[in-house]
Amino acid sequence: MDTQKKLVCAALAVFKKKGLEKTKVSDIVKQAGVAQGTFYLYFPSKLAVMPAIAQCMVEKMEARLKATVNPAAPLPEQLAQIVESIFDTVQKHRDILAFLYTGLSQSADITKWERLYAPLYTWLKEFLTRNRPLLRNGLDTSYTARIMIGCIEQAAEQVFLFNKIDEQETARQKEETFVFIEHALGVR
Amino acid sequence: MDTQKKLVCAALAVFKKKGLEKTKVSDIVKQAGVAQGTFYLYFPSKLAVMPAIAQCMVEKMEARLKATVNPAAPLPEQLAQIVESIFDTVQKHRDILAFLYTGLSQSADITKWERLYAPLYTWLKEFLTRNRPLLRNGLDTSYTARIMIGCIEQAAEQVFLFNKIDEQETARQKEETFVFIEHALGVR
Amino acid sequence: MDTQKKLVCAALAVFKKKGLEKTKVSDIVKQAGVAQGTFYLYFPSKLAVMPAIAQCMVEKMEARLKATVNPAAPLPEQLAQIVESIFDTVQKHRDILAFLYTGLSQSADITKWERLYAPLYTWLKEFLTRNRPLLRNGLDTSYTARIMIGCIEQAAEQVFLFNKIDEQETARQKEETFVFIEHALGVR
Amino acid sequence: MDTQKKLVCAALAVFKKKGLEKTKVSDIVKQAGVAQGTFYLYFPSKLAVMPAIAQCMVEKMEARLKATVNPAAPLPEQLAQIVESIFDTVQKHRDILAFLYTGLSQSADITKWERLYAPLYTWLKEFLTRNRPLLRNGLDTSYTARIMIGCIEQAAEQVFLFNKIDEQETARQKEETFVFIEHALGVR
DNA sequence: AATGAATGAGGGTTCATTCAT
DNA sequence: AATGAATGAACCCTCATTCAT
Repeated sequence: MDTQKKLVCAALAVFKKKGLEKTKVSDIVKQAGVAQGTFYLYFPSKLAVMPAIAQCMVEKMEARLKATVNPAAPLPEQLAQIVESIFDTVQKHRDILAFLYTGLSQSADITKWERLYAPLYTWLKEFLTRNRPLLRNGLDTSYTARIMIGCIEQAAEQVFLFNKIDEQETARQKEETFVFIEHALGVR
Repeated sequence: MDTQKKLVCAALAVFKKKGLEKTKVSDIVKQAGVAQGTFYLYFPSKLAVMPAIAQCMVEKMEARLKATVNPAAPLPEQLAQIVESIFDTVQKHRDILAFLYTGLSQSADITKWERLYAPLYTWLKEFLTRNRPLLRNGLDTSYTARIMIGCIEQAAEQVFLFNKIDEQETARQKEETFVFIEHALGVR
Repeated sequence: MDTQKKLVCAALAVFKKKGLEKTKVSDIVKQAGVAQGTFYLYFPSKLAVMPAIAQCMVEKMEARLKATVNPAAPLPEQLAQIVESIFDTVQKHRDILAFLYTGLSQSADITKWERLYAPLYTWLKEFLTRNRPLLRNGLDTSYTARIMIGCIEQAAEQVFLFNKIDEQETARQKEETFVFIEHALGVR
Repeated sequence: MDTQKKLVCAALAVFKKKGLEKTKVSDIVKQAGVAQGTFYLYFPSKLAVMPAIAQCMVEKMEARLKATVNPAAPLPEQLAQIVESIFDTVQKHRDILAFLYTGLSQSADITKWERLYAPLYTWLKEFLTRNRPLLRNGLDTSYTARIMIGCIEQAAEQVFLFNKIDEQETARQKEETFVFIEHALGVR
């Protein structure tokens, strides 16, 4: 693995453990097993690793989506799988996701956010387009894709914000989110 | 205005302008017009102002909601007003909201989050309960209230994340969010 | 002695011992007996002490001049005293003078240099004006004052640059400088 | 051009632009178009380029002197040419000259300074010796040569120290320096 | 001879917090 | 209650130098 990749992984790991502001560059390089100065050969500043990490996260989310959703299943089942998949990713990486937002805001251009999430939105947009005959009339696939992802992510977040580590409560939140979405899309 | 209040307001203003990590206690006290040491008479640490600010924000959001939504209007119109109201609040205070999340995560107990948002959720829950006859069967008012607020907040956020400062795009996002919600609730 | 003064003195001492670049702020504060951060209450950066030190040096030079030159003595004797005085100051503080130049160049406005040296030039200009009847015709007191100080300082410098620590050589350089100046002024 | 020469030229150029302490080895090698490590094949340390640069500068000054001064002209005219020539060199290379002094002081033996300037002093000494019949009696050519060069250099420096970028002021300073020197030498 | 990625000690600066007044 | 000068630990980043290729 090349040094840059090592640094991104190390940063991901340390950020996850300590949070954005508590993480020292010295922690990252120690984790990566390289010298302090080496970090700055690849990133101009501490915050500059953030986009790389964000990239990494979105890729994971997309991969999980594609792996979880079975295109052959009936639409409602696929929707449930989408909810399931996003809940899972958020559950696994919520610490990262949380500070990603903060981190990216601090680094210069937020427009990167759009570019980052683009593949995810595109995927969902195409999903909706493919299934449009089964959805309510007049549904705008672009806008809806975005709102839908935001909605599910947020619902998944709430599980943690409200300390519902309780298995049953989590399942319920998932279920309710699914129903919410199902109706929002006007699935017939 | 007493000193504590002055400090909270000053902190709010400075956080808004500079973000959480960039804000120095010295900025806050300068803005408040008190001496450096005075801060520590009222708050044990820098992060300790956060809950007070969060409180303040949620109160504003609630106030706006109550002011905007007309209980006499037909349900769809009220829904549109809710969307409108939350979009407005986020638009006005998005910087604060953004880092509130971060700030609270860093301070000890996140459970405060629940307590903070409680009035908002309660209000919406009661709203849904009042209108249940007009909504889809089996709708759980507690869960749905939360998901719905998360969904709208997130949609409002996207306006900024994707730099849609464009008036028309913003209006469209609002409109689509409204339709999304309307169907999700199964409004008859 | 107030803290600022303590810092200037300490900086002077440490710079003298270690040179500009080798001096750490930590050295200065240790010497001054204050905490690291205290330095930055009085000076925005390490280089910012330089003007204060320069001021101090010029004052010393001026004081020595006034103390050494006897206005009642015949003109040539006074000239010799001026040379003597400047040589002495340079000899005592050459390390400081050397890096002062460097230091000030690095800090923003060199125009300070003019302001710094002003009292010295003024003094010499008045000296020349007082004695004009004894000097060559057409001598411009302003320009000549400056050139003369530069000339003597440089000659004094050379004593060190060329390692003429030899007593006799030094005396000779002084003598030659005096004669040089005497003729340059056209002393009758 | 061989690599060593390329490095010296590059160092000269970069030092000129950025000053001694601000110049990084990386700047030098970039300018020279060689790799970082290559520098250390030719110079044991960053400071080790300094003597080579100093050499280069003195050579330029000497060359200019020889090119400017017309031995067939009357002595006063030649003096004026000397002043002119040194002012020019300082004007063109003052940044280098300024830090050369600093740089050399920092590198081990200052005695190099003497060796460096030797050709210049020798040239002027011979100039004075050649013209001794036209100069005041008892003039020591060795000492005077040195003092004279120092005096002119310093006067030229003052043009910059005091921001007299004004054409007219510069001309005046030159003129006054010439008269100063002319009398100091006792030109008949 | 040439490369350039890697090193890592080092220092300037920041800023939350304290405490004597 | 209020002050604000002083504290000093903490940390980011620089950059001269090395060394395996």
